[in-house]
Amino acid sequence: MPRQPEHPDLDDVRLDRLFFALGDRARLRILSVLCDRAEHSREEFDVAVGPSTLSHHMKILREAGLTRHRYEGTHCRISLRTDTLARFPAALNGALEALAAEQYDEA
Amino acid sequence: MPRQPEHPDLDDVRLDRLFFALGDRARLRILSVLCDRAEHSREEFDVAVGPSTLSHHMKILREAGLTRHRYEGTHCRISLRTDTLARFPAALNGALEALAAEQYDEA
DNA sequence: CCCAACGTACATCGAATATCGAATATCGTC
DNA sequence: GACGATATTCGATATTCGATGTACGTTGGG
Repeated sequence: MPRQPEHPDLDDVRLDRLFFALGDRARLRILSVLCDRAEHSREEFDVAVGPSTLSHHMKILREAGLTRHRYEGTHCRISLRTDTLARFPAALNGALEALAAEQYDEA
Repeated sequence: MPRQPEHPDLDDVRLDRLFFALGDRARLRILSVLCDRAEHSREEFDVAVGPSTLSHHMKILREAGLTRHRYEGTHCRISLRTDTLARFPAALNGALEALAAEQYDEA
């Protein structure tokens, strides 16, 4: 775990990259857990993939600017980036609202 | 031009597929033109790709359930699918609103 | 009927993705 | 400092995607 997880600057967050990050079932599943705006650890995203694949999806979400990764010892806490939500309020709040409405935690 | 352009049934429209369709600059560009809820022909989407590539993107948008293709002679008129917008109002209206706000017609 | 125009389907190519397993780096503890 | 736990990275592979060119089917006009 690099001590600096490379969160992109808010100015570098692009709409197409955000949507791309949303365009995958596993990542939507992860986001449906993050919808409550709280911090979560990896065990709570019960996606049926291996640890390295989960890291891959986490990286895409983080590099898109959607999530923030905070390290507590060896554990990682993930949450939504509120600044990005504020930067693209319509798109992202709408997406999260749709996720909650669709019960994406079981599809 | 198959006389039946294969629009997916509304029940088959999935959120991840919709977001995937939104996760590309060329397709966002197309959608930014369609934002006005009117019908448009292919010439109006000034994306810098060849005809076959444009067809490819159109197919992805259509198969995601975002657009409707109506044929008038040899010409094709494309518009947003209002039923899909109504099915995922938060996600899609939010996305279109963000597109309009971001002036995506020049990025 | 023949022909041009238009949009698409198909095959292709290079690049990017998703997935896994193994190896590596970091942290906390002993 | 060594060890175990955790997360990431790396290597490899199969799949998918974006882009192009060519060929095909439809439409409309001579």
